[in-house]
Amino acid sequence: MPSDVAREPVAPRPHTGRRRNPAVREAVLKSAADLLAGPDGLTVSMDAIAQAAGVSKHTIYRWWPSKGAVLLEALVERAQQETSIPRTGTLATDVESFLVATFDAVERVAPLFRGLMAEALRDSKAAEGMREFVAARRQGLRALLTHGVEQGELPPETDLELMMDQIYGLMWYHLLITHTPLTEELAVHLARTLIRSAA
Amino acid sequence: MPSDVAREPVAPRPHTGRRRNPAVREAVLKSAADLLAGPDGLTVSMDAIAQAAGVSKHTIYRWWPSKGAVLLEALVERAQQETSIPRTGTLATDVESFLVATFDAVERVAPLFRGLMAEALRDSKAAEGMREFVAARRQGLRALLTHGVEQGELPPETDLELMMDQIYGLMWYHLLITHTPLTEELAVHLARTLIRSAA
DNA sequence: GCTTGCCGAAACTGTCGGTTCCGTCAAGTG
DNA sequence: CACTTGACGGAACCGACAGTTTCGGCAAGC
Repeated sequence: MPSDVAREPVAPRPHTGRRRNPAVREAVLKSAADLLAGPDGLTVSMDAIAQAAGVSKHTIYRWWPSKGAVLLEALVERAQQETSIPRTGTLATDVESFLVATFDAVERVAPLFRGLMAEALRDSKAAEGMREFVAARRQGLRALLTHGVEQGELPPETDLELMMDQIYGLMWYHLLITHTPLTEELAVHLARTLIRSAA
Repeated sequence: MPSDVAREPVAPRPHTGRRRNPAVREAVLKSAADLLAGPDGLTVSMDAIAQAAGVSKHTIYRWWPSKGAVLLEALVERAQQETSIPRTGTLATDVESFLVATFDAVERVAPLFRGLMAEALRDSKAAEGMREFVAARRQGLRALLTHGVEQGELPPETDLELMMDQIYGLMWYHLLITHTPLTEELAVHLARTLIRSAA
């Protein structure tokens, strides 16, 4: 092996040829999300996405390895609105506002969650991607709660994981089973019940 | 319309011809449940079920309208072990034993729940059947909790629906997302946390 | 023996996820 | 300018699957 391979492990060739059209990416993700939100949203095919995006299926598979990957990226794209954690007031109000913001954001992309779940139940790759997404989301809430414990607003023996299971469990339960909306009222009620019981 | 039609709205013809073989029904439901529990359980086909049961696909579709119906019936068959509610002790112990029994029963048919969920996300008929099943299960717990309110063991303003959402939400969350087992320890911990916080 | 109806075998339809081939066109290089 | 690289559309194609249909045989009752 020549030494310059080690010096340049990935060939930094400056890229020639036609460039990727960014409009294609946007159109595919947008069409996927829109179709999922429409009627028959739970049975959206790649052909339908390609047709709605005005793109050939061949192009989609050039940039995404599977249908699940498209749905996951569409979800990540729409859900990364940063639901920033204020952490200004007390733990009770912080958690409350976090849940309100989360439920509101999730509710707007609920069809994407359902579609990705349907895919995750058939494709282990999609399942893994979804689990990573969920875990990342969970990390934000965990930080909030551990901070609450450190501040003495929650007793140190509080089972934070159980609390998060109750929160996200209820969220998915509404999304997948009952199909009832994740209202602000529900978020407030849940947050108050959990914090009051633990403190 | 002759009056005897109203008298006998459905012809009560005594059934002639060859009778249904009950072994077929059992074999199909058993094969469906077993295949779901095996590797690749989330992508079980009707052909595979028919082959494993030693039965032709034609026969399956004679008795069940769809794949979702087969899975639903297999689940109902295996889950109707009556998880009887003792209601002997206090509410706290009753709920605790109810959750322990429920988690144990559900854990043993977890693959069926996942398979049915996958089907419910594509077939609205299957989704409706699953919702009915879930609602029936929920009714048992609701009776237990309302009885607790009547006995003064829970304050009357307790939001029982929210409490049940937290319980079944957590259950489905573990089943579908995290894939972590529903242990007896978890059931006890959840029951105590919920009852203690409400009382 | 005759009808009714259960059952298996197998071919078939339509749909879907994913792949492959071909032709075209855009962007950079000499 | 010609030439190479690589993005893109169109369309055919493959294998798997849910669900249907056809045929032929077999068991239960009349």
